[in-house]
Amino acid sequence: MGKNVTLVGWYENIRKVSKNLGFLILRDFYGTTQIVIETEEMMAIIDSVNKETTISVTGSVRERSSKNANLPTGDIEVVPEKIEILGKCTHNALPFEINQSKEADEDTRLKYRYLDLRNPLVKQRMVLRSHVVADLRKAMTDLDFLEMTTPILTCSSPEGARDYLVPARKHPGKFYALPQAPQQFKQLLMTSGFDRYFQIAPCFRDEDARGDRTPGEFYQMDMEMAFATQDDVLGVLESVIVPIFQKYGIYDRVTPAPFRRIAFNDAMEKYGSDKPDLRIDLEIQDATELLSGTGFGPFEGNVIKAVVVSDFTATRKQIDQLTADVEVQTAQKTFWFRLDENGELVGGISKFITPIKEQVIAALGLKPGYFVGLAAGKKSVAQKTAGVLRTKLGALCPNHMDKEQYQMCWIVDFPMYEIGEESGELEFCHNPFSMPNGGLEILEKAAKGEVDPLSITAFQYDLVINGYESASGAVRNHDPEIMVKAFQLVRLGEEDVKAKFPAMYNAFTYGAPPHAGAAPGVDRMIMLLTGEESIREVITFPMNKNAQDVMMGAPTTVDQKQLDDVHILINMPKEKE
RNA sequence: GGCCUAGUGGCUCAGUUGGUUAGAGCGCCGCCCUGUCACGGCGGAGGUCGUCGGUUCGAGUCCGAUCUGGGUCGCCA
Repeated sequence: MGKNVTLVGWYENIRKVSKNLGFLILRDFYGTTQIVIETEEMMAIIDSVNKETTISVTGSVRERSSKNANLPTGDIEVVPEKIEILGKCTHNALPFEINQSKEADEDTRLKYRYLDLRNPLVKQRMVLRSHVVADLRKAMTDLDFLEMTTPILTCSSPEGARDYLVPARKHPGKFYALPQAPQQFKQLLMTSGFDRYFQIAPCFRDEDARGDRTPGEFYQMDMEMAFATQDDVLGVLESVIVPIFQKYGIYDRVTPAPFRRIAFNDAMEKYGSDKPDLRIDLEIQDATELLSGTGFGPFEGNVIKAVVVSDFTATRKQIDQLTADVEVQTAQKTFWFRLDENGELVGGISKFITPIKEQVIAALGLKPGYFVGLAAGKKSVAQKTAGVLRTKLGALCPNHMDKEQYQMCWIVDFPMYEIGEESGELEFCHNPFSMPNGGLEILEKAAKGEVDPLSITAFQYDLVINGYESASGAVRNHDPEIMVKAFQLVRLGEEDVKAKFPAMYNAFTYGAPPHAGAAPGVDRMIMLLTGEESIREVITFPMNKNAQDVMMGAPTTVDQKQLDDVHILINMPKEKE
């Protein structure tokens, strides 16, 4: 108070009390300050511009005669001697009100994202993101990891997602691709002897969006360690991630390290998902043997999975909604029955269950007031459907979901191979870079038919937080011999490995260290920390669902000259009939 | 590409069984108000109801098609 100051910022609002008394709210990055307009001269300046104009106010700081305890600056106000217009807002109607922008239509918000970001609530996410990224860097650097950048213009990779392609001007007909992840480069850095690498890395994948998945590009905290085991990597990530969640998360409770490790097969069996939300205390039980003989058509010849819910109070209407929701998501019907307060089997398919009532009650451990949700189909279908049922039941029953916490776990021992749905033949389940558990020996046994290749697991792991896949990693296969063997099981050979990953294959023949790494997704981490359900809330300038930047207008057509430069001829899709 | 959902003044939304001139709050414009703080009071402007077609005496409302946004499955670490 008493000081002479100059404040600059945006003219957010004015509360006019008379011709020559008004209270102007000046907003800058840090907050708001009340400016008292006490003269007609000052009022005239303000009246000449629209709200959201940037102004400079020079004057003295004065104690308010009526204070506002709810505001950080509520005790003071600035009495202007000079007001200067810095940048006019020429629109007297904004596309939305700044402080209510989160309620506005998302398309409009994205089109005027620079205005949306003026909203303190929106801006706050970006501030938090910056702090989290800074802490991630500090934590990794303190652990002697080196931050290193890798190329953005690189080779198209044959595995995984669709690539973004960049035509090569100097090489007609050839293309660069934007990296889906720095995977191969970081492994090459390991062979060069950089034994602890990390990078806040942009990753590009041309696949469709989801609420928790941006189209096009996203960031990962990519890391890799040489001469390291799975335990080393999990330990590093636990030590880095727990403090971040404790410091920045909206929930106080964070799973302490070390996190539970759940084998992939167990996760599918108990939770029907490889990213279980452990805040839900429900588990899936197998009911195949118990219920296959009930004569209920959909059960016949199928695997049957049950989700038993104690103290179930939802209404019939909610149950119908639940099964409808599950069906939308999984394209599978689900079934149910209840044991009512009198110990009678009621609802759903109860009449099929009644003949073996006592058996079912004993096997599933039912008591009055219990609900049983059921899914049937081929094993993996029944598991996944029951998994969705479990998740929806958790959301429906607050007594089975302790929501206000971060529940972390590792999913480990992913299968190395699977039977491809289209090909019907053996394929890599995830990426082919992972080290099989059992090494060369187990692969050779599988090749001889002594071991079922589907039973081979990889040293591959996912970090799951509250049902979101939050990191993914593996102990890499650094041995060319094992690599070739792994490819042979899917009917490929040394030539294929060389053709697909020439640099890595060659590099590994010059003495490669065993190495392992992982990559937590930065955007999803911020989502979890802030409780946002749309990933677009944690990105400065997000694209919409259809991978368009409606603010910049990307993607656009380009000049013929530009196309000629890069030897591109446009072949437009045919118009629909 | 499939399914679900939404589209009504600048923004958020209401609009009953098809019925006269499509409403509200916020914002905007004008006037009033000497301590407001989501300031208040009075008045006003602003809408081809996403688009096209159909049914009907009559369509924001019913039917068909289509466009756009969001969610989800496919896809994707």
